Amino acid sequence: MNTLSYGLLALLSVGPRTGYDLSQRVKPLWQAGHSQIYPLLSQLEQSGYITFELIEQSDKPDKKEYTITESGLAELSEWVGDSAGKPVLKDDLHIKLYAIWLAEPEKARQLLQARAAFCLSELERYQLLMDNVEKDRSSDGGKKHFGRYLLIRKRVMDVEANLQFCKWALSELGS
Amino acid sequence: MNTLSYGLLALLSVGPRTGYDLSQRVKPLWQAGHSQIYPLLSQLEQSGYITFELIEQSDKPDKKEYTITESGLAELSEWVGDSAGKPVLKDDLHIKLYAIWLAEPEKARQLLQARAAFCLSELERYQLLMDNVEKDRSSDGGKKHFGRYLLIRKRVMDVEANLQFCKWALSELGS
DNA sequence: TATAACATGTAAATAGTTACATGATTTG
DNA sequence: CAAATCATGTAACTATTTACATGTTATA
Repeated sequence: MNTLSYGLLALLSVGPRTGYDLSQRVKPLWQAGHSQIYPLLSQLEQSGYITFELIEQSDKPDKKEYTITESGLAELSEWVGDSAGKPVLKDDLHIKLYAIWLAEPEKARQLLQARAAFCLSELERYQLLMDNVEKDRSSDGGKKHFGRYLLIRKRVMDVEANLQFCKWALSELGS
Repeated sequence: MNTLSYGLLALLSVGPRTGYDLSQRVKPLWQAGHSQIYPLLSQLEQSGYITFELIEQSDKPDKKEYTITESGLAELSEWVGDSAGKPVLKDDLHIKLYAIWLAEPEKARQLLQARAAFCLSELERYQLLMDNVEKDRSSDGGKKHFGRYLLIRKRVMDVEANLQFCKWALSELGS
């Protein structure tokens, strides 16, 4: 049981999903491609934490819909209560910043402007996710969606801090 | 040439360092243990980007002091100007937040309080690094230290945003 | 007519962590 | 007397990314 396994269980704790679905939704929780997800789903199924139902489709490829079991929910609940590890951020901009005196001032500005633009696009993306989660929270009782709400809010705050940094650093470069 | 290789070149661009030194200083740039660093230094040396001098010591183990070459500096300078990739954050707190409705409210609060405490300790650590870099910037001309200054400032802003999130989330839990 | 979305997998390569190995000196 | 710091390396394992593999339908 690695961290991604718990991520998949967490996503499945809200409702049944296919592997493809999970690979689309996992991004804010953990970065992983489908080639990592499909084998893990098999493992989780063999461990009894999830089950699947094969859904045959004529227009689209057949799919497997995975559902979390009681055992999986228990495993996840226990893990959620344990204290979290240290966050690890891998960002090559950090290295480029460190060695920025080697780049032409023009290139340095481009680097920060590009990151600022990326932050803005991320904020837009998260705004859509936030709209969705707020609909879900007002429609049904919504306690299952509270975590998603917290997470998106965290991501937004992280990206806003990043954007602020870029603006500040650009002004430092300018002067 | 992977990202860590550029991180090592960036650290060496400021001055000569041993592998041990690099493994201590690499943290804000990239997360890596010494077992990843020593083999990479051999590779970089064979590629001609760095050279080393063996320094024999009687009281402490012998060490290798690595110095960046013209070729290494050129390689680094080119890379620094290229646009940065997307940052990847791995934080199991995100998953725990997502599934927080499964935890007892007490445990949920503990999770956020522990992270807040971690953020405060990180801020203290960065304050020390900031004091050092400001000394370096005022003593010598300081253009070589500007990048380190930017980087530490970024790290501080990231951690401050994290701390703010924890406080906000705790208030959301409370109500 | 090419690309994107749907859908699931495996294989190969690279990256990263943890454990093994050694050994002196300093600090609590 | 135990733990930390200095110092360098390798081995084994785990995680992650990129490429290979296949096939339909809808959209631009």
